[in-house]
Amino acid sequence: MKNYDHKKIEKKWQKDWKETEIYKTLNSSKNKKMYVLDMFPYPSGVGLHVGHPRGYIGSDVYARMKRMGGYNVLHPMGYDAFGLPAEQYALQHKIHPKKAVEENVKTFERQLSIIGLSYDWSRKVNTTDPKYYKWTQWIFLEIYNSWYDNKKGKARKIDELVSIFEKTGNKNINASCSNDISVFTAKNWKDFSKKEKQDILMKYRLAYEGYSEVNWCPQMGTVLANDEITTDVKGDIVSERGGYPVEKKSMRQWFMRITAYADRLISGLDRLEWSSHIKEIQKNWIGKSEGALLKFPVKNIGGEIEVFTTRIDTIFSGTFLILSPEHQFINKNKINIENFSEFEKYLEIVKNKTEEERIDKNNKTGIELKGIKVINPATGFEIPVWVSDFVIASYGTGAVFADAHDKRDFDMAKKYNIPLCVSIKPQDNSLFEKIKNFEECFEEEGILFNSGTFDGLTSKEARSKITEWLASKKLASKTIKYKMRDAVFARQRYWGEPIPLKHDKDGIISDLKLKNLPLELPNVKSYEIMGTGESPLAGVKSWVKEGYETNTMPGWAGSSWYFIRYMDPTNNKEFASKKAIDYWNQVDMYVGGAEHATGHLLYSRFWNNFLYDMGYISFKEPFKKMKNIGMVLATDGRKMSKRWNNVVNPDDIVSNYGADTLRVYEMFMGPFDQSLPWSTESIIGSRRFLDKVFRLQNKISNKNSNIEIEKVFHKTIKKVSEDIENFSFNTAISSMMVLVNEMEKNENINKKDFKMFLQILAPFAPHITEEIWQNLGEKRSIHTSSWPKYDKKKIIDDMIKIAIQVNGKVRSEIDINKDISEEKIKKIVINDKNVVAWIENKLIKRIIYVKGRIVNIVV
RNA sequence: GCCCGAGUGGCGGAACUGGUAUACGCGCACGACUUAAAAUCGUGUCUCGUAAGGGAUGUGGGUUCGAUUCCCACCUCGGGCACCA
Repeated sequence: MKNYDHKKIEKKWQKDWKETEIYKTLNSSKNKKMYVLDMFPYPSGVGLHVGHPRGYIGSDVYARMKRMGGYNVLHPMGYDAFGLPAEQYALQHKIHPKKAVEENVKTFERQLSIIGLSYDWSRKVNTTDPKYYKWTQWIFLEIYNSWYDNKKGKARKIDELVSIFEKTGNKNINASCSNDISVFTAKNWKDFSKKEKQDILMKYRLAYEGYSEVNWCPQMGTVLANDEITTDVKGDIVSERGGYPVEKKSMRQWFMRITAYADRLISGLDRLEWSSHIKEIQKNWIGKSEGALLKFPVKNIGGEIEVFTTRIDTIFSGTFLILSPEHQFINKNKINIENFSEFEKYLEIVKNKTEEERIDKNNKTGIELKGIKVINPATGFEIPVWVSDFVIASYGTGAVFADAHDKRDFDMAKKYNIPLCVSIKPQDNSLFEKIKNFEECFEEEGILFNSGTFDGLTSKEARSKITEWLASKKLASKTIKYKMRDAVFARQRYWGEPIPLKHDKDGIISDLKLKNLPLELPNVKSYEIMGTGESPLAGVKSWVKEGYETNTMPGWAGSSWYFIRYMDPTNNKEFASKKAIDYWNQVDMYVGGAEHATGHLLYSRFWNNFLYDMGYISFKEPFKKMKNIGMVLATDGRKMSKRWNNVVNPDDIVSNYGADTLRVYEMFMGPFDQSLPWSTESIIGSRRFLDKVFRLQNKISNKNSNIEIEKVFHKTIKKVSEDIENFSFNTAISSMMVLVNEMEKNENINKKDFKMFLQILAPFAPHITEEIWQNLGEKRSIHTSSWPKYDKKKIIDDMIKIAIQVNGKVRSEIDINKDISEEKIKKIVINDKNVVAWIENKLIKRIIYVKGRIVNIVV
């Protein structure tokens, strides 16, 4: 027998598989379908390290098992090549991004091709291909031309909104919209000018232009979404990519009204088989708070200030109000504020604060609005109104009521000597009675600690009672608020999908029609950032002359729907045919990093929900099951990086040990979802395993296996099948190692049994198994053979080993028949020679027998 | 500060639903083969103890006949959110 020559074997079979197209997805409507998807990569310039393919190998193992299990498997790969990473790379290397992407894709494909992944490459997509982004632009326009009807709980065409406006105005509309909407009636909709109509509709569109504080990154010359920024070690806000400083800046921007879907993005999680960890992150990010809107009437002036709270049960101790410095009330009531000039000074200070000072929790600053008093709706007391920058304008109503329970409010009150009051204990169940107690509190120089809760009520019950009570006086209403903000959908950069809109000289926006798509990105020489806050496209004369939008779409646009395109990747008439969409449905198994929890995974769900609302797709959620891949760290435990000079290149591993060894090792090194350090020493174990498998060919014969090893075969098939299903690849391999060690002890191995073993190893080590399989006389690929089934009868042991404990400590071990009666076993154990010494002269209190596992004698 | 997750040999890790803790692999030690080395194969490898036996799954408690697994408190590490009312 020849030695295991991985180079020869791997080259041979990779060529063969390519020629025979065994991994090609069928278009037929075979009813067992399985969509196994990897998060597609952005092709970076530096090439792959050994950690990148780990996820692809895992999904490949899964896809291969499913293929052998008779499924029509869709397992594609593509490129997410628009966006900042690709463009930054291009700028640094002074290559046009288009060219850079082409080159990087080549490197990527060369590196991936030698690993033996079973992709159907004919379905490859690339987000920068105009044939692809034609449909990204189309989806954008669909979103742009839609609004969200809260009553129906779904998105609808903007035309339907216009006809409602024509008939009844917007008085009775319950829609997700920008919050500065003024009410108009049916009578005046037609009286609005074209521009006015546009402005009103813009407040309802799901993709809209708005004015908002955004994350501006001067060095990158663009705005960034909340999930694209992070804090560095010093606590400063920086860009996730590159670590450049980011500042808050008010700008006109395109947004996506993802907040309209906030509730569905939370409730939809219940349908998904994702790790609870990712679900938790998304829930946190969306940040749902159930509470109440409270009205504080303004004394003498009239009107009221609205406040959002989740703790209405603390309203009786609310002794002042705090507004954010940007709150509209302040400017509207300039003349009534006695110390307005002082306020202006404060505002100036706030504006000049650095990010670090602004988020300093230990140093609250504020100013009282003199001459303004509001009424606490629960107590009827006049309370003062303050302004402080710790109150955030964009959350809730930009105003809070303050009470001593809240640490921030408490700090503020202590610093400025504002009266406080703590925990009123009502004397009876009537809420009105509590007001009496409140008076007492005030008299004690501001603070009175009078602990206790509402009689017989949990704080939750108290909340709903108080809300009801104040609601009956029209002073409160139940409300839900979310932390999540609408997503900024524009980048002032060159390398992205153009937004398919035109502006005429009067500022009227028109959308491109499908027949005019794609709106291709102009091929320019200079794509450097402008530094003015404008996109490089603003410098392209022909572009500007046509009135095209100069911002481009963010990186997440193309990746928010690519999983649909794979279903029908070359369709030129639709983003994908109805037939293909209905057949493939959701992604059954999605594999990728957990770092996309608040970005890609949320945006995809948002777009998917939208497309579902519009009836284009039949599934509510894009990714039914998801498995997250842990990072492969360098041997020193740090991230693999050029900077640390600790990068392990998969090419070297493939060349030295073979692709199969790389695959087996990456699956064996530890749990799939766990971050693990690479070990240059340990990989040899996986190679030795495959060497053993190769050598076992010498022992194959047609003689029957003995019963013992036959059992191990069948148990291993069961274990490996289950483990692959659960992505427990490390234990699947360890059980196969056990089997191989057993086989080595035997003189002969039955050919049929050995072939079953090859089949369950095939997803992990496709090349070597194919080689041996065909050495054994098979003419067709092992990878299109049928997944072996274990024989239930053959995994049952007649004789089993069980442990005997005395008082919970193992003292002996016996072999018994599995069906032995409890009576018999009890007799056996108390006479066992190893046990006798421990129970002599002692009273046996109990004997516990757990069938097939253990006997415990209690003395 | 709040919300998750995890702590098991020298190392990566295994252990079903509470039932023989340390499977599998690496490393290490010894042995076989070899002139020798590599490769390969075999034996051993949590710890204290000559042994009998005792002790170990981050720490301390609890529940149980029995706890890595369940409960409580704490410590350490990782992740997410964060002046979000």
